[in-house]
Amino acid sequence: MDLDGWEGSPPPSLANPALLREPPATERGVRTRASLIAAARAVFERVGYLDARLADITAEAKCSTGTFYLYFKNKEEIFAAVLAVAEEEMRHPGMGRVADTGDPYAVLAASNRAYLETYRRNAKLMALLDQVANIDPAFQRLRRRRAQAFIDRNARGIADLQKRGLADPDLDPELTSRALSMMVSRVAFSTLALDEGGPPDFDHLVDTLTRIWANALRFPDHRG
Amino acid sequence: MDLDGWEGSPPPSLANPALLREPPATERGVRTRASLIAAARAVFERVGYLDARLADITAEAKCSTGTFYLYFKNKEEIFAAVLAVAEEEMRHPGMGRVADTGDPYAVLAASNRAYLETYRRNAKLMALLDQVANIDPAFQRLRRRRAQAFIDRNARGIADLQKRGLADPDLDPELTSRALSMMVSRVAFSTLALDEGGPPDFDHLVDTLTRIWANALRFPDHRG
Amino acid sequence: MDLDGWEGSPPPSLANPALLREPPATERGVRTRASLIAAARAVFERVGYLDARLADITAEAKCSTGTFYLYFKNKEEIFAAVLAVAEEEMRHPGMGRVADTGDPYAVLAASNRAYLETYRRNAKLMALLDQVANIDPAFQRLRRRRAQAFIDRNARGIADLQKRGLADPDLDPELTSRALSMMVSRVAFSTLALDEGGPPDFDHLVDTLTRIWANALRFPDHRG
Amino acid sequence: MDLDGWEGSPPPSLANPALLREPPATERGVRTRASLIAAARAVFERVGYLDARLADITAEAKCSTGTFYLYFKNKEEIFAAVLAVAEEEMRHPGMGRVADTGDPYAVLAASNRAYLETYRRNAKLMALLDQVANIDPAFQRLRRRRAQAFIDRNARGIADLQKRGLADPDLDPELTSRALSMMVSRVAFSTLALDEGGPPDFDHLVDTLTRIWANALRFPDHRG
DNA sequence: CATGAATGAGCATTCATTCAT
DNA sequence: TATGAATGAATGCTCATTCAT
Repeated sequence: MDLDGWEGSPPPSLANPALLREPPATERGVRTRASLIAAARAVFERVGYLDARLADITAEAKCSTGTFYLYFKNKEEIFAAVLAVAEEEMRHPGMGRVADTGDPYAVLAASNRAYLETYRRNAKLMALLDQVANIDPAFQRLRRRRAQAFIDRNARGIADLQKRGLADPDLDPELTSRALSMMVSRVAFSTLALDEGGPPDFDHLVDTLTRIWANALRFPDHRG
Repeated sequence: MDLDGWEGSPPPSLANPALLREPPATERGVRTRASLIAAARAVFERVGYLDARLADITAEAKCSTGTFYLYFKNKEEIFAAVLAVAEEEMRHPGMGRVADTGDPYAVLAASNRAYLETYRRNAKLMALLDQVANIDPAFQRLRRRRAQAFIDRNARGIADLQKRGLADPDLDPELTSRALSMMVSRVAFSTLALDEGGPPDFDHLVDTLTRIWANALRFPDHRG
Repeated sequence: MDLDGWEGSPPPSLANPALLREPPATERGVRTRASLIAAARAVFERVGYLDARLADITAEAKCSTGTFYLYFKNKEEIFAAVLAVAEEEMRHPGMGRVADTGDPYAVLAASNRAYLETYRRNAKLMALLDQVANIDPAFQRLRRRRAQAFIDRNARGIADLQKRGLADPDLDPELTSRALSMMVSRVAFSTLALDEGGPPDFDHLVDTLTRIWANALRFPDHRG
Repeated sequence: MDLDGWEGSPPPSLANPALLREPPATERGVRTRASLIAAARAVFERVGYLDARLADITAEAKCSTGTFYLYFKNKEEIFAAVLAVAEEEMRHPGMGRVADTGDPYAVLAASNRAYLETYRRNAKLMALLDQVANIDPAFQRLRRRRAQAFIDRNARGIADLQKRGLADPDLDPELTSRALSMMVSRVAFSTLALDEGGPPDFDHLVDTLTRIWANALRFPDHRG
């Protein structure tokens, strides 16, 4: 069971529209496009999606208004590009599958840790994504689809544990997966993305969420 | 333990600004103000907060632009008024305390049911509130404060159960409360507020969430 | 020669329109009207003519919007009423003619002093009048006519002195009168109406202006 | 002694804000900005500052609303720009120092003439400036500062003449300068800027004002 | 590729004035 | 007389988008 397809992460389908434009032909074009995306991310994280003006982005990227439209159709599209780039970056850092050691609790703990670490590293962007999904139906659908895939995967994991007698058989795997997955992503959002009340004790966060998952599924006692 | 101070509900402090304007002196004024609030709620629920134009609201209320400003300063203020009225309405319908029968599971089930029913009855508004809290810092702070009060209450309930040997003593009450409370409100949001995939099996929803809570806290087995 | 018809003072013709409405029939009406005028003057002096809202005035007068229109057609009209009342008040305090002692210098000094004292007592209103005359053509014409009457009177005084060999015969009486009259009213405005640089030495002001007048007309030396 | 820093002329400090926006990058931009300023001046002179709508200005300049905001923040700023351009124009036409021939009367006459000629050439604008200074505190301060500089210069001239035994030693140089300077600017305003009673005899105006100055200061007789 | 000037629809807001009670 | 709710025309300003250079 893994959590690395977190709720709200941009599905390829959203990133694609941005990729439809064939990539810039020249080296210079590639650089300009990249600088626009970097600028957009900076601006979005600074002032939020709604308050970001295209002019802010081009100013940050030190290019003219017209140039923006050479690479993107509008704010929505460049936001999708920002997400695509971020997703790319997130994939690399050993986001590989957590080794399945046979100990469900250990697997759960590892995947929760992996998810929360990724979340923490991209907290600003996560908050942003949350905001945009609430605003733009396209991103909402997107996030929904992606989250669903994630929930489905976890639901299958739960069903498997139930079959093996390792999880409470009375729980509806799909709904339980949804509930617990949302719990994790929501707590991540509230403790890691919103800067309020200083940074939490990260290990404690991972431990508690993992224990709640384990308890909720009625894992056989793993203590003592 | 109860859930009736759901995440995101408007704290009095937000409603107040709207109330600061002294209420209309005449009967007619009271009617007009009420019709504006009703119109605003309808428009907000129809097109969302961001896309709602003041002109839409006054058109819906069949009054002129100027009249709007007689009662509200701007969209934010009338939204606060909408929330205040809704809150008022929500308080009445037997939102009274769930009788504490001594059976923690029954109490939990009852309070979850009460919360989810209220949520369902005001699903559109809840979605709206979620959207606005993501947009307007004032409402975000508001929701945060209110949610925190709710989480605190539940945290105390958890600590109490732990003391009585009825809940897993290894859980951090505060963080656990936060996680499980968010789980409920988030699942409520996703299944009841967003119209996707038809209406869920409501009882099943209540049962599953309650069981997850109970399991997570390691309630003594209440079955059989 | 006297200066008591100062530049910019409202000619009766302007005050009249306000008087055209026959005065309130009841005692209560008279009081209401008076309170509106007092309120208007206070508001005008506080925020200026342009920034004064009718709502400010009715609020200050503690009456409703509708009541205003019972007594005045608009802001212009109530301003005229304010001027009329002020003029009334100014007339009383011994604004009587300066006794002509035969000594032109003494007469000049006395009339300058009288003018400047009146100005000082009503400095705020004077600044106001200046502002309004610059804005509203009706008041501009008004002020012009009044100032002209004043200038004419002084011009006749100058011509008379010339005839008696007491003033520089080469000066154009009309233009000289205009220049010196404006000088006085302008210095009064800048030193008494605009609160800048603290209150001036009033006697010094009177003396200097009088001496300039006397010198300009080449009065026979009155010193030693 | 010269008068070429007339009361109300815009100090650089006011013109600056308008100049802060970096000048247009292209030739075309420069032309558009200039046409807006010209249009603004025309509209201001036609209908006055208060009644000028930004729409009037853009219509006159044959450009869109948006274009206006490309170059100016609001009406106040474009008015400052109008003044700055006008000031620029005024500086050129031989506004050079009046040659000091050693004859104070001649110097006085020449500087009065220069001042009044400039005033006459820009009469409409002068009236405008007067109106705006009465309305907008920023311009009022501006005018005050500029006028004070002018008054100070003349005060020094007067003190100098007194020292040389050429002017009435009993006069307060500062106050006398203020009074006589205001006299000139005020007469200029009333005879040259306000279109009333046809154009005056310009030479006569210069002569009379100069003679009043000379008399007031008790210049040694220059006649005969 | 890059520029930046030009566009103009779109919206919030103010406030003098009217009028039914 | 007094009230105060209702009106709506008028206007400033923003900002995504286009296009000539």
